[in-house]
Amino acid sequence: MEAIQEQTPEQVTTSPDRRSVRSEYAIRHACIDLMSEYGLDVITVGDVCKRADVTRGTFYNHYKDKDALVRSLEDELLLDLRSIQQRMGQLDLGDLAVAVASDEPLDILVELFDYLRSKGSFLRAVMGEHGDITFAPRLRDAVCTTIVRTMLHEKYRENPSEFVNYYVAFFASAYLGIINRWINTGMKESSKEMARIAQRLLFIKPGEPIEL
Amino acid sequence: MEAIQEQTPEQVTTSPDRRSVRSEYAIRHACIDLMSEYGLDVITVGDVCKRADVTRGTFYNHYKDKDALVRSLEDELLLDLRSIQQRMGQLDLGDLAVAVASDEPLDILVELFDYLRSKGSFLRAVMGEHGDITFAPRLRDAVCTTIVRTMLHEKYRENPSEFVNYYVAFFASAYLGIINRWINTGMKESSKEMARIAQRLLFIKPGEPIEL
DNA sequence: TATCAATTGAACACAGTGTCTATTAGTAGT
DNA sequence: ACTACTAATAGACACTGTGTTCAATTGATA
Repeated sequence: MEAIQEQTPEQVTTSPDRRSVRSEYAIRHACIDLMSEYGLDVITVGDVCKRADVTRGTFYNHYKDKDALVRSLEDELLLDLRSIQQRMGQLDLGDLAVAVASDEPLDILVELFDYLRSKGSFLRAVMGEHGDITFAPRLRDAVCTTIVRTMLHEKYRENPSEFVNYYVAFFASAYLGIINRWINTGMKESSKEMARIAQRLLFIKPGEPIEL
Repeated sequence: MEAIQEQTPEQVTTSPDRRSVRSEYAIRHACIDLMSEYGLDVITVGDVCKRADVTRGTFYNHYKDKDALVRSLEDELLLDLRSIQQRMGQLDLGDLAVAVASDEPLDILVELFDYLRSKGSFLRAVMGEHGDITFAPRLRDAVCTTIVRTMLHEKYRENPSEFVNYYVAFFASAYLGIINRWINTGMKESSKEMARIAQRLLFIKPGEPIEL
């Protein structure tokens, strides 16, 4: 949607005004700060503007309402994840099996958790108790479903049966679950530890002994 | 909390006034109806009162605000689930293995999905896109964690390691995931089908062939 | 019937929303 | 450096929903 337009001297429809970018930046960061401090549900447009040192009129020049702003922040994060997502889609089960056997965390998973940590306060705000109910499913669909389709046995990847859909929903939600737990318990584990946990859980069958 | 008090002629602190129960009933059902029709986020206290044919003053006699009402409706549902939950906690892995092997749905799981279906419109409203972000985690903790602890290998049930915590979070979220999918895709599958799906997923390891 | 309690209808101040104005000030292009 | 443009400002506006209060009324209890 919002393509970054380099200023190609010709064919430029509108070159962005410095004031616009300054205001948007201020608004976005004020919103993230306040979300983290007070929770998404209690902050108002006025609060954001005060913190951003900007008028409410300016706010409405940029965003339709508070939800649109938050949504846009979420979109930005999900967009960032796309490159990780793509590289994850190129893994196959063999890569995973090797990594699990050697207990070596996969680079791409470490990178994923590193990135999530870099957005820690925002994620806590948006996925926590006072967050946005629409975000977790979007994160799940973006990241976790990719993971699952990767590790899904090829035989069923194209299988359109309802059971496979539930199968995917099952494991995609499972991965969202550990990410969610990690976020909401203060991200105590390192990215490598989380990558290792994520990998190991891939090959565990409930009721089967696991080595700790 | 809200114990049902039979009218023991003595020792009764307050016998509930008919008008109170009538009003509460009307308010609760008006809320459920409107949630299902329009979504939780857009309905107001005034809307609920209009539908319930009750004054706003009466509403605030019974509930602190809209959130408290919704919360109370959720509590009621989770309370209902406790008996199912308890009986589920008495299963062991053997029972599950037998059921899966014979592909016979466990009665208790069928009962669970039957009950969830009976609350279908409420669940759709509260777990859907315009729902309450706090509910899904509570449902997960109530139901799914019980399932997981049941099927968890005894060896690890008392193990306090962080990996086990993630293990539980992983599968509890997975179960919430299929329940969520079922709810948000219109509960097309029968309760028996869902029970069978839930059982089978217990014994599946990603990347392993599965028979459809 | 007498007492008690819940409901009513109306009013209230308040907070937040979204829109719109005239005015000011910063920016881009020539 | 000038000009034309455009964003930001400060303030006002009507509007919706909230939560509280009150006297008057109605219904329940015993």
